Amino acid sequence: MEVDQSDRRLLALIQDDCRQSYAELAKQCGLSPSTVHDRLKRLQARGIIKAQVAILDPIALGLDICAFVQITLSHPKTVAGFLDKVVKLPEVQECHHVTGDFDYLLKIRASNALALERTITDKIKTIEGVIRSHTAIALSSAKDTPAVDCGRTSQDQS
Amino acid sequence: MEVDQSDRRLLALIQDDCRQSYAELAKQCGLSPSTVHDRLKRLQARGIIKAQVAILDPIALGLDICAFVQITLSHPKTVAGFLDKVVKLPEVQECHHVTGDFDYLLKIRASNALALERTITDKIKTIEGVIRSHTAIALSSAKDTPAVDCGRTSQDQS
DNA sequence: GATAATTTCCGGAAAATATACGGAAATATG
DNA sequence: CATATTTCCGTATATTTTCCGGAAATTATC
Repeated sequence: MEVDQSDRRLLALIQDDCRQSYAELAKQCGLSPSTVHDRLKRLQARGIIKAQVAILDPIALGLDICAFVQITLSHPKTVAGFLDKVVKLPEVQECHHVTGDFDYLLKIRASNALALERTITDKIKTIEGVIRSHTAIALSSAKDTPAVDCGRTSQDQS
Repeated sequence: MEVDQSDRRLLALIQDDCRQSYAELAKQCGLSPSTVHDRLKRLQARGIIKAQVAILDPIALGLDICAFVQITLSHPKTVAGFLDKVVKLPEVQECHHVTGDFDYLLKIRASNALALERTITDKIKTIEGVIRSHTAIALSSAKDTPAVDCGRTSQDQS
């Protein structure tokens, strides 16, 4: 019932490339292909592997702009409605409730400045409760990955 | 040489789940499995599909804290060295050069407050050129996905 | 508008892979 | 030390991926 060293190695491998065959994965972590299969199936069932997805190139799809939008809500009453609507917007990749001067931090991808303006003005600022927004444009991204550090647990529970 | 409607539908499908068989994908977009294979292979070769990866649950791996750290650099001379080092840190998921009061925005995952402190104090603030940092903790995340909007190009080029 | 050239698409065969399963090894338990 | 439990592995089978030749459709050319 714990995530051991082999699991972590497997996770590190597949969060980089999940289309390697079990045979390859097995070689890279000293197990047999069937054991790799068993473990991955279990990790998926346990929800530790949340999904296996393709990472697309936004620019190739015409999404040239990435922006971070900070949002202030007027009242806690408006939170549920805000989240409900914002989560459904396909241009919103991330929506975090954060500490600090603003309440929420959104990561947004749009085709161009005009499209970004439309998203912010027409789709976000019109949501009930949104009383302030502050936008920062990403000029470039040196790193942008969903991969996490599988290195080792904070403290080993024996 | 363009990304057509079928490509976009395929991309939308696999950025949600890339382990569906070609037969299933084919069914869902009205093509034959071999055509799906052809198209996906080409999209990968063109770099539109950048990777296929597993999305892991950070909390299951003991990464309980997500934080956004804004960084100011003292001088353009220090940019290259900063990026070089910051990109290599496994706890840094994203590093964007942004407009606004700060220069860079980092998304960081750590086990706990202590580990986050260590990362910021020992690994980031020690990088040459870093003269200011501002950290916001994510209390919760309503959405956090690498998926983009495949809906349709900004304007169809005929 | 007919013909040719190019591209896209498809079916089927072969190879590679994933999956299921029974039993062996290792580990934990009493 | 015996037993129970878990992890691991090899093998056999089912599924999938991959390749290839040709048909269909689209586009270009005259």
